[in-house]
Amino acid sequence: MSMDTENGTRWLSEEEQRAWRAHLDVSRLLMHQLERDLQPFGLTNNDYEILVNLSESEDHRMRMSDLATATLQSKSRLSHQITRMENAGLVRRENCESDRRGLYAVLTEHGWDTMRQVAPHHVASVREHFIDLLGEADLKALHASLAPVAQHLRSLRGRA
Amino acid sequence: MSMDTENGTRWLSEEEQRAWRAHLDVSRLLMHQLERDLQPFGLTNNDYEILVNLSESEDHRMRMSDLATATLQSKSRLSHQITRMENAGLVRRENCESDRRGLYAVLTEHGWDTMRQVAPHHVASVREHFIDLLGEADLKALHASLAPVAQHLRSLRGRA
DNA sequence: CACAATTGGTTAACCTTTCAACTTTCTTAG
DNA sequence: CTAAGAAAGTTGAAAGGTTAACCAATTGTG
Repeated sequence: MSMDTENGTRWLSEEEQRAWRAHLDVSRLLMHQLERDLQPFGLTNNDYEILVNLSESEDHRMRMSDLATATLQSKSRLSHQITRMENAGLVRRENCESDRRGLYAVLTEHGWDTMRQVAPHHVASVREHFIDLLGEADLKALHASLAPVAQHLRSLRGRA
Repeated sequence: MSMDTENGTRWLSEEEQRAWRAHLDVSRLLMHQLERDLQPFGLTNNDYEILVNLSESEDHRMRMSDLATATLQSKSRLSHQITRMENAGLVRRENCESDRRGLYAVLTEHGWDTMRQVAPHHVASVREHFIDLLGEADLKALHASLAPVAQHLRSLRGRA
């Protein structure tokens, strides 16, 4: 049994701290930078993520719930988000025939145009600030390490 | 020169996407989970980070600017944050003799007690949801990969 | 079939973050 | 020495996010 102090707390080793800090710093700095790079196009990271999801979906539409799940947001937050994007003309709400409680978020023409214009810049940004700074081995290792963590965390989502 | 389409955009390969998504998902899910684990103690991630920084500082105090830099926040945001924590009795502001524009954020007794009480739980949380899910090799690799990315991003902070 | 529980989604109130404007003190160049 | 500019921090308003309460449609159960 490994413990470092009398009260049983296993503090982080130097090495563990370094990995943890690195992850933390990158995750914050990176989001911040991507946000900045999207700013000239009048989009936020959240806007962009919605656009991606809708763009990749059948008929450019998704049920609100599915979109919320896909983007890891609460229903409420998504509802506000979509309202804003609706006001910006990027998206519109449409009723769902098969389930009359339901709504689709649908990409508008303008939303689709925006997506096509912005995507290349966003990818460039992701490359410049992340992907291209890592080797192929790094990328493989990153995915191999983090995928199980993501899995673990997802399984905890919405427990009591 | 590698490019995948006629307009010159280098889209992400499958492998690149997987790594990118994994990082993205972990970073969001993890922050969310840590926040939840701190909730019973009445602290947010931001509160906790301030407490850590002050706890580890000489005399349990830091200049507002330094604290803002250390926690990657804007001055304004930190100012609001400290006001809240001041109201919660975790921290107090103190004038700086050597530079009369300046202020220190100082840990109160209650802040220090809170820190000592909460830290073990927080570390356990970080272990449970991140560190202990990774092998030693993973941790080394993670740090080796991400530290340069963090460096790159830090160097961009606050450019035009 | 009726009614309880669940699901899909919105809304209002509240809290946090951002943005721009401002005050005060410090530094520096003439 | 003084005036211009920079640095430290705060503030208030607007935008974004969270929470809890809510309505309406659907599903499941006796």
